Amino acid sequence: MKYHIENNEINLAITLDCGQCFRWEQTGENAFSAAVAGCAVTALQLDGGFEITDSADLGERFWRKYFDTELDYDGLITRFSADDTLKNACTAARGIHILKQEPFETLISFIISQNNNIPRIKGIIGRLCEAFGEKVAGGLYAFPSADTLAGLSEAELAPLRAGFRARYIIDAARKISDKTVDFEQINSLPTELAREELKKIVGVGDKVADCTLLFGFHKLNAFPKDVWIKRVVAEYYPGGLPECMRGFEGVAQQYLFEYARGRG
DNA sequence: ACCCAGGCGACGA
DNA sequence: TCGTCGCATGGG
Repeated sequence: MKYHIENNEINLAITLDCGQCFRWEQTGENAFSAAVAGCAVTALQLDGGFEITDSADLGERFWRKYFDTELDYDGLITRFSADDTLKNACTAARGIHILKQEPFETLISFIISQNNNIPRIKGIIGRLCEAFGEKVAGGLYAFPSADTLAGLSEAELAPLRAGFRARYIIDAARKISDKTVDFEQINSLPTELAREELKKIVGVGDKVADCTLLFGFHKLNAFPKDVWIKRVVAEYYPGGLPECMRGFEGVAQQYLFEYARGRG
């Protein structure tokens, strides 16, 4: 199906390549593709909006949620601009929306991300999908389900070359599959309690939990502290985060991440 | 060769 | 509770 969604704030190029997702690829000047929720998708950036074509019929509602088109990002940026550092970050990161990705894919992706670099994270995730995911249209592979991964041994993940993270992946898949950690519950829990639930998984600490909550559960007050953000906080916010971030720390974090990582 | 990467768990103080 | 260290792997 094809959907045209109007939104004059989002920039797909930066949104899909700012480190919050690892599977979208740019296929043309304004075109992007990926496997999402078990189907092949292409996204086309237009003036004042974008166009989605999916191989299944996930629905416009799904895609509006996925790309977070309802939140007033311009209003948020105005609010953030009360802080000088954040104002600069907003300029560098304008057009980024926080995606609402599938929780399991997000969890596993950020488990893989620990002590790792982005090109290599993408490589491991790509091999994981190709080895254990269902084939979808366009030569793409869906992200494997928790049930599928729960049935595997650590040794069977060796071809991924995930290193010490292999046992974390297995532990996560098993605890999600048997509901030791329940996504439905996490969804309805406030961020602080949801974080503790996710930390029941071996290899999930504050950082991985917060990334999962921010990018997979759309809990916008989660504030993942990676090495880049720690530098920013130490330099600009030693006394604490500014008031203008309250409730939307995660969005601010992503702008600061983009700003600090300094590709521009 | 070397340092580092969107960290975490184990361990000792 | 806090600092420190090893961990697998490979990109730059």
